[in-house]
Amino acid sequence: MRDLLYLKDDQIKDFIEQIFYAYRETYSDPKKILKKYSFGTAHHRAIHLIERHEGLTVSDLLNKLKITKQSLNRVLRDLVNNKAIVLKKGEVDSRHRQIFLNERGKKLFEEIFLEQKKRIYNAFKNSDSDSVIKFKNVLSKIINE
Amino acid sequence: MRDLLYLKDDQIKDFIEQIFYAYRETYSDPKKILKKYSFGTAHHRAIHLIERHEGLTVSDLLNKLKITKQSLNRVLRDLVNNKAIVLKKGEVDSRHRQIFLNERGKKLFEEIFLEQKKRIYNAFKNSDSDSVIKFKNVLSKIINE
DNA sequence: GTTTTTGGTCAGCTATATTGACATATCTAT
DNA sequence: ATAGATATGTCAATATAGCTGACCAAAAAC
Repeated sequence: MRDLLYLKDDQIKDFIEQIFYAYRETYSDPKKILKKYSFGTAHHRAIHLIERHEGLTVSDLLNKLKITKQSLNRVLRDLVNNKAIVLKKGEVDSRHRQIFLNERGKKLFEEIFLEQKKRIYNAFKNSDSDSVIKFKNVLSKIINE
Repeated sequence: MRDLLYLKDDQIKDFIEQIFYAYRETYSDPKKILKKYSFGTAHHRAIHLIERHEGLTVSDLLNKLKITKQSLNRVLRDLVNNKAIVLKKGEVDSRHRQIFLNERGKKLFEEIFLEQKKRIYNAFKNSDSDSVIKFKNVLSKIINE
């Protein structure tokens, strides 16, 4: 038994607390900007995923967000009405709707991201490259567990 | 300019996405157990912080959760009615209420934690000690940015 | 041509948060 | 003693984001 201190319950409890803080802070930074557009965090998460996976289908988005289609539909309707996104019929399978940001949506995303980026950027700037790589590795192990 | 790839926008966007997944997964694991007690994630977060900081005051908890006192009060009322916590007058300043888990609360916490622990434990078990330490360091820089 | 898949929608409900106003007990300072 | 500040509790109304269940239509797959 070596230094497996980080597998101790108290340490794990600390991590559970820290993950909550990290999420909350990261996603609360851009709330003022969202409010300008009458959007909330639900819209934010959708926009973020659409920007990262341009052209994804409704069910792709559903699988990433893990909410019901009724919940997502309200969010998408708001975004369409606000002219932030467009839905296009899928070329291969026209039952699918592919989701794209339009100009207004891209502008909104950039505003949100600029605000949100600061926190992560500064944290990484004060870390070395090895730390960031290892942060990423552990994070993805937590997700894919 | 060396390997500052991790400071690139696309990388940072990925991290923002990953932090969302990590939080969501970590806090959705124990939802079935919470439901047995008619509690939700709001109660879970409060119980977690009370266990980690036994005897903390209402305003301490408020500062950690960053919600309004009205919101917290509903949660605390539920926990008191369910006999999971007790509030005691502060010894030094009797305006303060100090919050403690009682037996039922401790049992509930252990059930929740056992469920939630798996994910983190397995992720760490498959990482080396250096990775976990660096994960922790970067995480706290994100929080305290 | 029947069945399955993908998506949209209506209606109602629940959980968790908000704002604003007001009440009470207790501590601190004069 | 009393005035003011602090910690907490509570009422009422509202917002946000999720849920279940039912049902419908278009398009694809068999």
